[in-house]
Amino acid sequence: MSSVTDIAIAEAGRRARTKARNQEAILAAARQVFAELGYEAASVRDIIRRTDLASGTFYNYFRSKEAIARALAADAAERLRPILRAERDRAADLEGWLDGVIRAYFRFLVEEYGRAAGLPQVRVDATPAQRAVFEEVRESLTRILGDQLAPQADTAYLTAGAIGIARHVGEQMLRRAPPDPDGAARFAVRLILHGLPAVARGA
Amino acid sequence: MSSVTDIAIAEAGRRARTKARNQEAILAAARQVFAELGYEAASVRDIIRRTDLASGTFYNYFRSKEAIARALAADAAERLRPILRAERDRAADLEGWLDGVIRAYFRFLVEEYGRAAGLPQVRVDATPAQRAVFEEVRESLTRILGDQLAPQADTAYLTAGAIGIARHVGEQMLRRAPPDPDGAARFAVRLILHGLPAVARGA
Amino acid sequence: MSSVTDIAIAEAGRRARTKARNQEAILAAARQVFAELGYEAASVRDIIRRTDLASGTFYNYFRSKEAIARALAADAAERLRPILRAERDRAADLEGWLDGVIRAYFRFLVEEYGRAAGLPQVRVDATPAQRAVFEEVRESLTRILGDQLAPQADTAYLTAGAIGIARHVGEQMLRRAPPDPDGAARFAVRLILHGLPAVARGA
Amino acid sequence: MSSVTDIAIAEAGRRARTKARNQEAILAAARQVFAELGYEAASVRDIIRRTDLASGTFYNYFRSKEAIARALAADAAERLRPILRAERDRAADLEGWLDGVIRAYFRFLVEEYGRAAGLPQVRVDATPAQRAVFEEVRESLTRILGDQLAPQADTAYLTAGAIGIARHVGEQMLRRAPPDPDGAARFAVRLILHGLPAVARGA
DNA sequence: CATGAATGAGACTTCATTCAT
DNA sequence: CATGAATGAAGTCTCATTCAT
Repeated sequence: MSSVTDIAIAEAGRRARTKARNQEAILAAARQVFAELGYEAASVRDIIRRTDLASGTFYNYFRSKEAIARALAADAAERLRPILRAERDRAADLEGWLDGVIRAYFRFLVEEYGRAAGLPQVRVDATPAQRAVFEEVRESLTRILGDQLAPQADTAYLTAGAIGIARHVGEQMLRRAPPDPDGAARFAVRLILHGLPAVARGA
Repeated sequence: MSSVTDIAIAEAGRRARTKARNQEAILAAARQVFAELGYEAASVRDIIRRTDLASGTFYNYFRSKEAIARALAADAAERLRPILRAERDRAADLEGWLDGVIRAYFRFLVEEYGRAAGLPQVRVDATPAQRAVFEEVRESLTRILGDQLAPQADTAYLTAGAIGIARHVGEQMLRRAPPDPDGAARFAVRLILHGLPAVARGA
Repeated sequence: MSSVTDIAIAEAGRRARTKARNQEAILAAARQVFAELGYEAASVRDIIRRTDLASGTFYNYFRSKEAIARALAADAAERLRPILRAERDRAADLEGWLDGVIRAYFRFLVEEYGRAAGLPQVRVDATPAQRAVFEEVRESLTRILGDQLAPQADTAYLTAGAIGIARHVGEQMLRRAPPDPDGAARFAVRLILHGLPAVARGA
Repeated sequence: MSSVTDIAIAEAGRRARTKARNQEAILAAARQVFAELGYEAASVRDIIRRTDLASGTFYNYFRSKEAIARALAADAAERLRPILRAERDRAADLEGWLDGVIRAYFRFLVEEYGRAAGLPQVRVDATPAQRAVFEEVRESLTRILGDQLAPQADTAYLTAGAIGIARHVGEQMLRRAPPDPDGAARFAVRLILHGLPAVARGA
């Protein structure tokens, strides 16, 4: 093997690694910035400023501000969906499924936004990714509830209620230091399953 | 009385009425626009365009775009708070209180955003007004649950859960034509009180 | 008449006049800048800088850089076309027509670009307006030549030749101080009618 | 001779050839791109994209975008000038010279821009190269016309007229498929020599 | 007070050019 | 020399806000 080839290969490896690192850095910065400021208020310069890159470099990695937002949403959905699927297939009963899914979601939240410098304030816009998750949850619910589900049950409201609990309790959790995803998940599951009085009687 | 004075008084009255009308028109337009586009994406010109006023006039009524958003939030909170208070004082038990509050909230939503021309998509940012409502609900919950509340109960999570249900079910409700605040409220109350399986068994 | 009305009317008049003046100023500046730098190299800031207006003001008058270029071209074509039409209808013979048209065109050039501060360098891109003029000239030529025109005559080349002479001689003319549109027109007409040797023999 | 030297020499030869090939590839790509988009709208990446080279490599061959444009112009002028010179020296009379020069120019155009993928739209900016050609033509004209040239003849206008015809008829020619340089040249020569009516009477 | 044009900071994005490998 | 990612100046355009009338 010629040393030139060696160098070229090593070079290619290093470059690829740098590229991957930069891409991840931009994504991470964008995640933070979007979480803190919301999509509209966040500027590309806000994102790139949390990076040691120059403003133009952003556009070597993402075609536009909208594109990185989409990538972020797609990425989140892609990481969430297999979890939801796995839990749905594994779960024998509603409780098991809820517990698995919510625990996974809360851990995901902590990982994703837990280290946000500013306010760890979740402002997720109503994006395609959210619709997808909504439908995913609805489908899982419908399947798992199975015979328990009355024909006239309103699965959209049902799903909305469950997701509402998960999102708001999750947001509360992120406000605490340190966040406790497992405890919060336990709480949310009990609330969803047995209602507020049950939860009030004992945390 | 001189007729001059008469005219002046009549004039003053007319002016005051015009002022009130303009202010209300701007507020209404802003409510719509913020609901449709979100705070950041909405422009002052979007707001003023839904009015028969000129752009400069906006600043005779509100110091800034941020100011009108705050005013809107304060206004919503002010209209909501007495309802919450009244329900809290009247309510004998949790169910009565929840029913009253959520029904009121859903009706409020329909009135406020129901006629929005575009997508009746609620994108409420996490504003001071929301914090206020949160605390209000938490306090009411604490008081009403009274002795049922275990000392270690996590009232923040509890409140978050209840509000999460209300907000998400409310949003779903707004997506339907026509929206049915009373039906949705019934659903939400049952979900909060008895949990998801209870609701699944019969809508 | 109330004095308020008077003032409002006077106001409206002044405003309208200011608007017209600004629009004309921007158009004039753009004409210069485009002539000196070409469409692509010219920036909106270059244009607005030759004005006592602020950069944003440009967009109160023209939707975009492309729009003002189109407006300019349309304006030029609109001013040129009636001249061409009039000459075509009036002219008894080719010589009369050529003389009228070219003289008008050269005077137009001097008016339009004669006072350009920098290099009075005509760089007109091949725009729709030019196509229009080309066809206009071709049609006029065809009509005027009438029976003199052999069936196999190539009117596109013919038109191109005549326009080529006009444009290049016109450009040369603009380089002189002071430009002499009538002399240049006389020259161009003789060249077109009798060819180069005729012109060489006596200016 | 050591084989090492052999290899070095062979290597040097290969390198030199690669260099020349790359330079020519870049020039050819630039010629196309400038012709299609114009100097300003063309980007270095547009140029390099039509090459199998990387963007940085461009700067190993040309110092800047402006430099390659100059090189291109100089190259064109350099290829044109000997033709003009040769024709001038050879030509006995004006007709012979015109015929030779214009035919050569039109063939040059077809070779240079005829295969342009997009619109074969000639947008030649008023560059130094053009000035050079202008002066060259003027000098030739002056010399060839010799005693026919009246003292007060305006050679600048004369040259402009001839070049105007050549350029515009040439451009028309490029719009046709297939372009016919010889026919167009015949037309242009007759037009220059005898004027438009002569050409109108018979193509 | 109403009007609406003017303002200029700042947003997104492109691109000529550099440079480490 | 080739490579291609990084750079940052500069371009087009938007918009909250001001102000003369």
